[in-house]
Amino acid sequence: MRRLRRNALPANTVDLARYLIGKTLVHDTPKGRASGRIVETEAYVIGDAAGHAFRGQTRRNRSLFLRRGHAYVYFIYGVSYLLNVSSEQVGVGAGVLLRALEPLEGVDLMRERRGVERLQDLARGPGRLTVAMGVGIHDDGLDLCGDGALWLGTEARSTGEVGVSIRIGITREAHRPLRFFERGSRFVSGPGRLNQPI
DNA sequence: AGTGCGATTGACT
DNA sequence: GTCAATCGCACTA
Repeated sequence: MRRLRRNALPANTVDLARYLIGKTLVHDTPKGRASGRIVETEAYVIGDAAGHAFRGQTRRNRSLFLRRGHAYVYFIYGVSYLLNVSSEQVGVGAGVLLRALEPLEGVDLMRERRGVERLQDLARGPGRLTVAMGVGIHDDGLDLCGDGALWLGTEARSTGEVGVSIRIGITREAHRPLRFFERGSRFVSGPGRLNQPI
């Protein structure tokens, strides 16, 4: 498993969201490495009223405006941190939300961080994913294509068919087919009907 | 300074 | 399946 180079990333948000299915997310910390296969993403595209960049750049969302391949981490509902990958050119606000992982390395570390045992519950859901991976607000703005501790990796094995559905948990632009997931994966979040072929 | 609400989760029926 | 918790942020005044 090698680091993804920035120029390997597709240059638009929807293509990147689909491309990231089957790739890996890795976090190296003093407690060890945690990694997982990305099995579910959502695209928040240019001009998307459901996206955090819609009303322009602010202190909170500035990482969305970094060159593609940077982390945008934010706090939601007073409960959870969510991790996105910025997806366009510098100055253009858009990103891909990472919603679920299939754990690969550091499973015991993930269990410790999450306080649950079942493999399929460790990183199923965007807030659970960040807990399992030890990702927080201090990771906002990091370059995921650099040589840092948090990085995107090549696929660990061949990727299954990619399904498409509407996005979860939003009201604006709710009809758009911008959620991507590995079909048949037990590690994907969301209601069952959204995980069936369209 | 006050207000409304959200890219969720975990507990509970 | 339903629902409350919880708080930072953006917006209005």
